[in-house]
Amino acid sequence: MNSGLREHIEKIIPLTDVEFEHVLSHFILKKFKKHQFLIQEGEPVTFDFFVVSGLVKSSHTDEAGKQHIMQFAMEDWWISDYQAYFSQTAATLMVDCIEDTEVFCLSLENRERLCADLHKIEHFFRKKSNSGYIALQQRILSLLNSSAKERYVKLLGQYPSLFQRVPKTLLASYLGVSRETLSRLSS
Amino acid sequence: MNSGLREHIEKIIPLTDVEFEHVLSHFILKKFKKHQFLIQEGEPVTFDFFVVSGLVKSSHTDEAGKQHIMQFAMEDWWISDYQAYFSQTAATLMVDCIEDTEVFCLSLENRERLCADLHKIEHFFRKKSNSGYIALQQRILSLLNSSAKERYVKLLGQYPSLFQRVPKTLLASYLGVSRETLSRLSS
DNA sequence: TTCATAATGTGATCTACATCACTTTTTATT
DNA sequence: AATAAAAAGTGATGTAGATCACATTATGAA
Repeated sequence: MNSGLREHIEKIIPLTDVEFEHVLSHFILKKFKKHQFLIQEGEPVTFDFFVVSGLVKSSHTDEAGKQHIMQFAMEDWWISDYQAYFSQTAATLMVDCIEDTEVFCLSLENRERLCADLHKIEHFFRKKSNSGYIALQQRILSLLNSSAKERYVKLLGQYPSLFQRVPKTLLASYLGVSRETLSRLSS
Repeated sequence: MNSGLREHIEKIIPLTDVEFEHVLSHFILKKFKKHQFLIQEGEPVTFDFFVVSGLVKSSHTDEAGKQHIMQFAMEDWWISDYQAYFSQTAATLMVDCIEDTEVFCLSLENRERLCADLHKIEHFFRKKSNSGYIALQQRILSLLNSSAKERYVKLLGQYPSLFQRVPKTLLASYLGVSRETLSRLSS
């Protein structure tokens, strides 16, 4: 089966067939329909998810009931409520499907076991985490120094495909701007 | 010498004396005075820094000349321009001292060598990176859903010592709010 | 095809915060 | 102790973007 996972890992470290089989045996494949939840607020977070196909988002709903999007994840992206996942506490984010989606699920236990067994894999996850950290720093800087319009244009440049697949309302809540303002910006 | 580094690492993984000596041999100790630069924009980024004593900040200056603070780092914190450090490109952030500061410096080469030699250390850095990632997610959420006042109060609660050591002007630029507004909020 | 629901657009109004200009206070420096 | 420089406070005014209210256009389900 060509899931994209092997290619994804091998962008960072080469794997033998045996190694990849070993890695893969630690994942569970699951399918979800549009609007289904992978993680619900308040629930335990059992998995980190690698998106094989489809599109999901993670978001937080504040006291005022407003939804803020932490992350989108399409093919070859990882997503979870990492805070809750790593500390094995209840989710404060929800993760749900924008499209029908297939994911590889990795429990914390299996992740840690893989990392302990295979130094290479620990290396892989360290690299991934480093890149993620850098991406979040960029996002923080753009929240600090760019106007809504600038952030919008930047996102459009970086991920044009999002604009075909994600309703503007959700993009607005990712960018930290109201639906109405985003609508006026893009026209 | 009690630098705090060993205790810091041992919060995550135990080390033998020999192992710690090995680790330590990959670091260089440097001292800087208030206002000195550890990293200058446009220059190559040679090190990741572990702060032994003192206080530094990393910041980005935008086209309009406005400074935005990415991070503060006091005792036991790590700081660098990670984007530039990991990809060995020119700095887009500057790192400079708010107080006289002592740091342990780790080159990328030494970091990767340590990680390759000692699986434990790769584990350590993976864990650190994961925590950093989570912290940045929190900050993004608070930029998305909280008012300047709320962010201010939250920061005050989390790091009260910053308020004794850092001028309000800098806190403002960390929080993404103008000096004047912060002044009005805190009164 | 019809009806319902979600997504988008658009005007009118409001507000949190920025910016500018100036004063006062605090901190360094000789 | 005197002077300069940095930090902090504060009023007046401007503005990006929020909010509210409603109209229009897609999308989907029976």
